Amino acid sequence: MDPVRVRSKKRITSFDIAELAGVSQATVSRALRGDPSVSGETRRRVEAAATALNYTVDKSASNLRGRLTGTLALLFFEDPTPDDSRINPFFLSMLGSITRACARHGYDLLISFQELARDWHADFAESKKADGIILLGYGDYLTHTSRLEKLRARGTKLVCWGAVLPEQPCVTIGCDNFSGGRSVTEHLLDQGCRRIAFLGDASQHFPEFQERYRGHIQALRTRGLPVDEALQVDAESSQHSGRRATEALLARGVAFDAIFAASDLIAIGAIGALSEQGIDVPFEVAVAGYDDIPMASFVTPALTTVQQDTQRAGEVLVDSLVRLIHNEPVASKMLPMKLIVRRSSLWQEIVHAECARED
Amino acid sequence: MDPVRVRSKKRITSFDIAELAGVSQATVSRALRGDPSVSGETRRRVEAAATALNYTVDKSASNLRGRLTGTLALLFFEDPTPDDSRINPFFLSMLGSITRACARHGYDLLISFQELARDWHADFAESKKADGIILLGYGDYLTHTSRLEKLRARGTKLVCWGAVLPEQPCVTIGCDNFSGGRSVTEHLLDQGCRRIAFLGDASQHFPEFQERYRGHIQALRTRGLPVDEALQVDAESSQHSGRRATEALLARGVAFDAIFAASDLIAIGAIGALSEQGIDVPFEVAVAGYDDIPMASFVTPALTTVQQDTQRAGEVLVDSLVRLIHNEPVASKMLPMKLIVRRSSLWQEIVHAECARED
DNA sequence: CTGAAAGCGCTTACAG
DNA sequence: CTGAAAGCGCTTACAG
Repeated sequence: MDPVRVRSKKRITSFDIAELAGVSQATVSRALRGDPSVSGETRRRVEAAATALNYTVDKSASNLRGRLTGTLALLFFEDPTPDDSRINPFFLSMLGSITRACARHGYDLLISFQELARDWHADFAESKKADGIILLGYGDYLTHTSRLEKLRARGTKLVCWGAVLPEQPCVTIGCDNFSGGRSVTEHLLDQGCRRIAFLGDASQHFPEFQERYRGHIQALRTRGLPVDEALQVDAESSQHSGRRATEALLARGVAFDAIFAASDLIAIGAIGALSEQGIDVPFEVAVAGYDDIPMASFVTPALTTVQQDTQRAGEVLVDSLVRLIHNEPVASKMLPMKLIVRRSSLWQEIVHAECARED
Repeated sequence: MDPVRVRSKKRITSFDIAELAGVSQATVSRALRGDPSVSGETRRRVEAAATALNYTVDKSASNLRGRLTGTLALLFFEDPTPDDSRINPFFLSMLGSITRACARHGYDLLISFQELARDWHADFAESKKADGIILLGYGDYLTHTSRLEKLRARGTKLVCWGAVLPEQPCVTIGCDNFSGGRSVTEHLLDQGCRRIAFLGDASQHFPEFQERYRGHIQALRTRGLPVDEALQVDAESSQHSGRRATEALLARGVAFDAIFAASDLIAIGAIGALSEQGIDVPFEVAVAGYDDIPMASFVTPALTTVQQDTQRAGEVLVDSLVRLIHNEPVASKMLPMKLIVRRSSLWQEIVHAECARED
């Protein structure tokens, strides 16, 4: 609005502060960084001068010299969706908690959407925008593995959100997907369900879904129940895909009395598809999801699901990365999950209730 | 993991590329920045060399010299909430769309949570972390105004999300809150409602809510209906606050047949409080919200609300800021809103339907 | 505890 | 179209 004024005001540097405080520029730098060798008296004078001139350290210069940026990068992977307007609510929630955790640690967060297809591996640490990288997203981790190894070879500090498995190429934080999958299926079996469909891509390309599926299978086996492959349908984490998968399942003509969806979005899509066919949830088919996104408690019927503690997850991700940056040892970590039972899966109890009274 | 290898590998600089390509370092810089004075032949040699050595420009150095960072900062204001785990879904959605818009413009996004209390004005542009700033959040804009003016005086590039009003201290992008408020109330009146409570802080501290309230009042006046101040209850944008406000409204003992909540979260809290008192929505009290957060279509009954196009908003915010950075003229802009009618407000029609048939 | 000096890796007038 | 040179604003050995 006032380019002249702006242009005429030259930037205030550490030299200006040095002059005002009557010390050398080097001392200004030390004082402001909290170097313990600076005397209290000098530090106070420098700080007063900095405040008086409204001075802030130039990050670019400080980074250039100091090698660190005070910034963490979040590479956010999401395949372009048909309705590419909305981010998957689970990741949005993670994003929020990561942002807050960064603030607590005194880091800024540089966010970058990445389409899975793109060549992202060179972008960040190498161009020194960030001290470390957090990778977040479902998606095909096999494609990533080679890139992760390249990054690791370069000494890039890196943590991943995902399935915690042996021989991971980088520090990985994730929830206990196996136990989560088992818990859901045990719960459905306890409800009296016997033919549980699983909606979700259970291949090694989606290790989180795969772990959930493995937990599901294990629960069946433990109870001595057969595994029917016709009950598994691939799906990605979206309502649209959940709807499609449910239609495919119905088209197969196999009998089922429950759906375990690998994510809440899939489950919500499934409920929609079932309703359209006049199939009542949970009376005819019990449904459970995974993630406990905010929507899960609001859909009708409210969705049984597995809660992943996104707050905790964000904190652990940031904490781990900061420790990596400080060259402290960091191990992958599996966070506990929590089964949240809501109306969508109360098959048996509903049957019970229907006999006893009219709701 | 392998500190020796990492340490021994010195950073590849533009001098290395220059040597390999057989040109000067200055030419490398020009070629890589797309300077048109560089010949095609030279450019290709430089690019080949850069690719061969896996070189990327050092952002810190480039920023120090070049004055621009290629980064936009998003200052995200949210007062610490009781359940400070979750970000307001409306802003989360904005955050997603801003992130994507930045990516499209080739900018990175630096996100920083700000508690309203903190002294944020010096942080960003001045320390050269970002070329411009986006301010996002509800909250008390009066407190901001003086800070905004300080920033503007320094020549900081700045856009705000908020109420678009005359004499704004900075370029502001927002939805048409006045028309939104008017539309909701007109709709409720069309349903036959006559005593419409407004839940939301309608003071000048929250200009967006205030505009919605003004639209509400205007709709009443146009129809020649009286304004009863006992029907307005302050509330902040949270379920908790909506619940409280509804309880306060009920405690006042004034009659009302509709609630217009200044945000969806307030509305959802209100529906909860009404249900607890055995008051049926929409049969006894029609309810409408504002924002069209994803939850709005999933609550029971589905919530009538005003949609703010967050995709568009994110694009316009980023676009405006980028133009400010390029010293192009930019005006504040009011985006259109859209009334979304769902079940929660279908007071009259429900009464109708009840007579005709059993649903 | 403090200062003088080098240098981080670029960009951009200035010459030619 | 290209090169030699200055300098962006810091941090950090090296001396004292």
